[in-house]
Amino acid sequence: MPLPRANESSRRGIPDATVARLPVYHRVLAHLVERGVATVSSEELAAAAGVTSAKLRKDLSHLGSYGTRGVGYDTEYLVYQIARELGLTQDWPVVIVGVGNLGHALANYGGFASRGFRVVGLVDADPSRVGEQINAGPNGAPIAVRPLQDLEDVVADGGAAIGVIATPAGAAQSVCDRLVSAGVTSILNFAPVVLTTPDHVGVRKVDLATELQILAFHEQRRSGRAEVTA
Amino acid sequence: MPLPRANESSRRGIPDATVARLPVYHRVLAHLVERGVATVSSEELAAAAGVTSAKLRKDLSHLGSYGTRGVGYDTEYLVYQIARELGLTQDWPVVIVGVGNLGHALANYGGFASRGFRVVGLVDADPSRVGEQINAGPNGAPIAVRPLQDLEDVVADGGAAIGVIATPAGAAQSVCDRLVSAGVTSILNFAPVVLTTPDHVGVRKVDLATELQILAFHEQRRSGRAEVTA
DNA sequence: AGATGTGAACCAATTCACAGCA
DNA sequence: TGCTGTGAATTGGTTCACATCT
Repeated sequence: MPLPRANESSRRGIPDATVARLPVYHRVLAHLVERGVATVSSEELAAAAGVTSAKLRKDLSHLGSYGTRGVGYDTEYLVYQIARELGLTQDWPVVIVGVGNLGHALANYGGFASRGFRVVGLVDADPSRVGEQINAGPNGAPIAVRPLQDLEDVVADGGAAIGVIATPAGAAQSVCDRLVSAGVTSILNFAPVVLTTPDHVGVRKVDLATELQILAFHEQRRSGRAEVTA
Repeated sequence: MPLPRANESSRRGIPDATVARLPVYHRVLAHLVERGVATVSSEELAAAAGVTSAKLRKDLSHLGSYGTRGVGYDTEYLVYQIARELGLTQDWPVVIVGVGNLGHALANYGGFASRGFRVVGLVDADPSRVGEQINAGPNGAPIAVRPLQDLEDVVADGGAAIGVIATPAGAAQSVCDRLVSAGVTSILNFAPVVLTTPDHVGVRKVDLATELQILAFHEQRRSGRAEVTA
């Protein structure tokens, strides 16, 4: 039996590759709006975002028809449509676990606040860091680092659906389990481990060492590797 | 005219998607070796790396035939083969520009030293940070933060082919240009801007805000979004 | 005229399913 | 027998080229 489809008109299922590029388009467009630019062509926008114009147009076509033929895109209108699609028009409370250098960097990062991400909790296992006041965001109020045992309370009180793991590798899975059972359903993981989670939880991973290793692979190919085979 | 191919036997052109996963396999295998495990099946290794066994076998097949049918893979042998392919058996001097919280986190990150990445230079534009001694890596000797104007010297003296940009967005392109003209050919960029570089330079980008936005997109789909269309 | 939006062709990556070897 | 290695089939993503609309 054929699945009942919701409706015909709608754009459903934006490709993952497209979703991954929308934040870049959004950032570039926000700059253009700031600078007072009212209109861009796909050619210009694509160049600024570092992609081809065909790819850009295909990506945007998945959201709808927001351009004007012969003219281009209205920057203000498009930036809003992308923001809405990404969910940036709503408020996303975020809890950060692990307040070492990386956790600090994340808590202070200005790019979060301006896109609806609000740090509502900081948690660390190290007693010497507990109690420290940290300015979350450029104009955010300082918030205190709470002990690891309070993790569930911090998630609940802040109403956070998104958790960031910036702990050492050894602690990551246990922290992850506790975040999930506290109700977090999206996790950004900076620890170099593969996390195991239930299916309904979304996980993304940022691995600093991995990125360098990928660079090194290509670097090695460019230099060295003469490889004259007899 | 057909291009002359180097030889028939050799594995040339490992797919990008495979290269991106090799560091994960390498890390998992290193753990297994450490724990004294001598052999793994593709099934076990895949589970630990968070991929399917078919994908793992296909990936490894691009490197060569390093397994034994009916048995599995010798962990010690395979970890070395992957390390060699990734270039982890050689020494990679790295220069980090921007020594804020993120730069500190990178300089201290233990995962670098153990994989051949050696921080040979730290550079910052802020005079109040210049001169600070930072322990690069867990057992690395402390090295001093040098002023931005010394960037070219730091790259040359350290013999660095890899540069890491951990500066604010506004400074990134200019730092990038200077790294490239100083001889750097691989760049890891943490600043939220699209860098322009010559073709012979490899760039990878890690964008913290982008990752959160991708998470938020999927989170929004899971919750909210009832979208009953009339 | 000029730029978008999109079917069609192309290419890359994943998954399937099994032949081949220890 | 059991697990790897790999052609074949499939799915997903990119590029091309042009019909379409302002």
